[in-house]
Amino acid sequence: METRERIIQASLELFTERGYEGTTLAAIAKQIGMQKPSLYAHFTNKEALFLATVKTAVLEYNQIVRSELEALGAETAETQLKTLLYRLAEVYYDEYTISQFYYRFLFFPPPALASKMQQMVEYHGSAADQHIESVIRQGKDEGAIDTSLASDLITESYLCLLSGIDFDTRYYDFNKEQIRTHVDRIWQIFWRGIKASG
Amino acid sequence: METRERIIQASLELFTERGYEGTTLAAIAKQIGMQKPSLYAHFTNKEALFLATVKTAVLEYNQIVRSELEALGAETAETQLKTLLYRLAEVYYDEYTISQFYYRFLFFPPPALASKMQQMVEYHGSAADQHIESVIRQGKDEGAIDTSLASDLITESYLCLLSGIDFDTRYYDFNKEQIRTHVDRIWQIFWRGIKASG
DNA sequence: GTCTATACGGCGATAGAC
DNA sequence: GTCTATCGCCGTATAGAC
Repeated sequence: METRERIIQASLELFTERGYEGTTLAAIAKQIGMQKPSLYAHFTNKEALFLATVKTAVLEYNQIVRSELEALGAETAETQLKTLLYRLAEVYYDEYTISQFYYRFLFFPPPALASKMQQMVEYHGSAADQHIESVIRQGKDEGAIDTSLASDLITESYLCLLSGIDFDTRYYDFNKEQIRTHVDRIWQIFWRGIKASG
Repeated sequence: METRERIIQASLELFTERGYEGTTLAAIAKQIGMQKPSLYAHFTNKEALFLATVKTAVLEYNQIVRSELEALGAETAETQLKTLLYRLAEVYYDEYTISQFYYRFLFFPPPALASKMQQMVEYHGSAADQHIESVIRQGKDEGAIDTSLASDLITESYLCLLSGIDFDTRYYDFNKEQIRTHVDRIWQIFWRGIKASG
């Protein structure tokens, strides 16, 4: 791997665990077996290194979400929506560092860098929203989802569920099996809330 | 206010905004018009000051949640459950600092202090869970909630909804009106998912 | 309990040899 | 591009007068 990438990878791990101010350049250098001043051959200063790390994390996280959306295939809407809940919750485990970094600095950015960061995060949301809404419309076409409920209403509710599961996974520190059980239980209520009554 | 309390109040605000390592004792002292060394007359060191702040925040946050639960009164289960969603989401605004501090350090504690902090946070969950489950049983007695769904299943789903709304409020930086609208929309689906079919 | 003065270490960053 | 050496600053913490 390129030196630059190795620095960013180490930064990702350390910034995630210790925060921006809690991470020293010495610690980053040590993790990849370098001396501190060598970092300056690749980044102008700590701030630039951090922002490059943010950029990498945002791109990678969005890529993960996008690939999970594309991997859903041609199942029924119900299967697709439920599978997506499993998968995105499990991202917390399979991509722990990226996922933690993303949320840590999204919610609690270093005050001095907040505005510079915000520009990088704008992308995310809409792609997932639109994909989910199209799956919901598919569910209506299948006759599985109640057509009297607006698709954007269901999407908003689904995304809130997703946020909640994501939150719970971190809060309770669920393992994969516990995530499955949690999603199964929550899905029962949600599906009952949107399924066609006929 | 006692000096000790004023120090903790300033700490609460600064730790919330800047994190543990990002907050200097000089900044805390300045905010309350003191000199840095004077802080040591009230706390043995920065770590002890932080832990005292955590203790205050946890107690206060739990008190807020508890008082919202008690304020629900003798309404129908549906009204109580929906009102609680509004109220707890609005805590993000009305008690912004406490709420942000609580979640910041619950999810991202300073590594060296994580174990000491964990002992203070154990309380929270169960009180709210039990209260909510009793409201749900009340809803079944009223004939409003479907009795074929286990009460703990509904509670788990409700709490996930609450987490999701909490998450969304921070993520999208909703104002109070947007919170209301968001809760109203999500509630439609959830209530449809648990209400008695008769 | 609060202050001024200060110790001590670690931080980000630079200079300059190789 | 990486190193050693070092600068200047600011962090926590202590000493000691009032």
